[in-house]
Amino acid sequence: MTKAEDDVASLRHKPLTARELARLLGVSQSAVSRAFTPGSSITPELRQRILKAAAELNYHPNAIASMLSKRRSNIAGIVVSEMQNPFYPTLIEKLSRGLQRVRLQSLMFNITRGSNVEEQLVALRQYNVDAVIIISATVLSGASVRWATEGRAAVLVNRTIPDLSVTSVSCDNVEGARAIADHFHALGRHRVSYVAGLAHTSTNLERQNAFVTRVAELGMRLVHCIAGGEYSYDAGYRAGLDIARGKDTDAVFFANDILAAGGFDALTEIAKLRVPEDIAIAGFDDVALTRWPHYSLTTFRQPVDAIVDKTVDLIMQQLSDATLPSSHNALSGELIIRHSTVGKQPLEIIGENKPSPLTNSL
Amino acid sequence: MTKAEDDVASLRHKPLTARELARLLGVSQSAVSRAFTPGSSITPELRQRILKAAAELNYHPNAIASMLSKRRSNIAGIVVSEMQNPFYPTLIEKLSRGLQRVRLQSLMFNITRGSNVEEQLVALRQYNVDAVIIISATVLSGASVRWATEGRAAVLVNRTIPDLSVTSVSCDNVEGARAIADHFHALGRHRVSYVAGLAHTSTNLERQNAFVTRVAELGMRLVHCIAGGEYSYDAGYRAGLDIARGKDTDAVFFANDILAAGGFDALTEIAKLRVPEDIAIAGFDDVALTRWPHYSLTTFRQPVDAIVDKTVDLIMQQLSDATLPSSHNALSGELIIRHSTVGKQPLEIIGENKPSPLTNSL
DNA sequence: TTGAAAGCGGTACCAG
DNA sequence: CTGGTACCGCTTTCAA
Repeated sequence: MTKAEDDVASLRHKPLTARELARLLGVSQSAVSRAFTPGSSITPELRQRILKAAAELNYHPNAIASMLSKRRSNIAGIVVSEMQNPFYPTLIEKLSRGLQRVRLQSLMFNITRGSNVEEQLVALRQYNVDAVIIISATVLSGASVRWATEGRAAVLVNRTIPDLSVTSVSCDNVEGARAIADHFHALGRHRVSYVAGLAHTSTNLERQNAFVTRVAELGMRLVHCIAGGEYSYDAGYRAGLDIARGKDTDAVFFANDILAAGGFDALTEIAKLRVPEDIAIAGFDDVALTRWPHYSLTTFRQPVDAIVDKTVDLIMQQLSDATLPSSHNALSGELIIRHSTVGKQPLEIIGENKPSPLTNSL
Repeated sequence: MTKAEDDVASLRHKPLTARELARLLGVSQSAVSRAFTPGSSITPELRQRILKAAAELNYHPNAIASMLSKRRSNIAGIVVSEMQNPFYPTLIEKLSRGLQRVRLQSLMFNITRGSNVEEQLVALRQYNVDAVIIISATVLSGASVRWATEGRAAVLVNRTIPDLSVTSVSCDNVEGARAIADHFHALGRHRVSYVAGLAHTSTNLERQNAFVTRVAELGMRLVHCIAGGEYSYDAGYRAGLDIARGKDTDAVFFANDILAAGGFDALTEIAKLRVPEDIAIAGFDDVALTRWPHYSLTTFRQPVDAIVDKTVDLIMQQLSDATLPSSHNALSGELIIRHSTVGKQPLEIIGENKPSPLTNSL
């Protein structure tokens, strides 16, 4: 009855504007604006009076209007395409928090591969986002990236595009792949294999090249270099079966943890191999499942927090200085040794979260 | 053609505005606006001329300005808090796509539990989002929800708050829990246990109550009802150990798949029980890992696509009719039977994705 | 159908 | 420090 009317009324109710608030207080509208602008010239008394009244009357400055006149949206567009890998949700969550800390809201753009990508990104331009953060490892061509980022702060996360002058932040894939090769070597393994993810992505290429190179340097034999084709459990599983069929590998590096999980299950449950006695397994990323007792997977931990901090930092820098030259930032990660390479015994000695100085320094 | 070049050059830094485009074409600015507004009164010829010029000169209407005058942001705020459970990234991705289909962008609000929640949501109001979709199963109190959603289209996804007149959409947890109890019963199991997730969430309460009730109805014995405390692998693992210690359970229902995975590993690897011979295991959600051969987990599949469609639909309805009464929508899911309850043999007969009519209809 | 003009709710510059 | 006032770029009457 009255309730329904009330609801309608409250829906229709227009929020208080700065102008009205000013009129109510007998001050100018400019004063209200200043009260909400840190560092603007206004006496503390006036500001307090206005803020107090604003709180009481439930006044909030309209961000849209502010955007229009400031030509600043305080919005960061995050372009994402593959949430399947659990590494990304975590990254995005932290990134979103990091951005909120510097007063940037995250507008998510989920793009689907295949169909016209640029069309899916027109909103990026229409909403006038201040910054663009591209997390999609794939999908976007160099041209699309340039188009989406031109004229605004932009960072590519976990991906680089060589010929493009767009700043990037990622884990040091070369360091990681080398650390794993070194670790295998230190364990006395000599017949190693590599399982690739999405072949043409920078993450995969960097890990693969660094690993293959280091393996050669150390005099180990690269038995297989399998094209997983995608970063999925299934691809890892199939690769695991291939490796088992080859019967000659004693250590495998999977391009990421999900692949490694699939490979692990195939190798242990189908091929009946013992991990790590018959074959050692390592992944990349350090997602949650690597810590599950069933897997206890040796992996290279991406420095997620550092990646987020660096990204936010670079965005802020670009925002305050549009001429900032682009840079490529590879952040150092950490080898995490677990049962899948050293078995249960040594782990007690080595410690779960610290890489052994010994194996790490090879 | 020199004119066009000039124009292109001049808009290198400042994007073209409707006013300028109008001047260039010798038409009014209103005409430009109409050209971009479907269904507005303008001759097809004029519209074509304007759209053609706009495309050539790379003109895009400024969404911010449009929001300000229309008092419509075309933005949906998605409030999220726990991306750990892989069910949510999938849901959010699909939801975001569904919203894009009706021209709503998704502004993500990641809220952290504990600290002042409302403070984290002021942006929701400042950005004038048209719709609010709350996916956080926890964290938000009824009061916060009311505050965040008042005066705008809103839907709670996968959560209900009884006394609140906010529309909700979720999987039919009661149906799911009963289906699993029935399935256990059909398998001839009589000593069942339940492992709870976050105790006070509606998802957990509904599943738990329905399961416990149905178990009693069927004359089975509820051996344990374990408080997992959270929806995590570790909690499931611990619960699995507890159940094994009790030595009396022949079928367990875990409140979600992640718990079930942890429980599975604890029961098989630590307690050395055979699944499903010694103990049958079922989860809830049907996330990707349930299909991993290692787990092959029987579960109740949430109708994600239907949830997304219904949510988008309800938002659109509310947007066009502010008086729409709130409703609680429980969508029907599907029991997915895999090895963890029936073992490898029967599966060939039953088929992987279709529940057996026999076991399902009990 | 079309153009002119008045907002939408702030910001920022200018004079006092 | 404060108030007045031109915008920001688009939508939407209101006349013509």
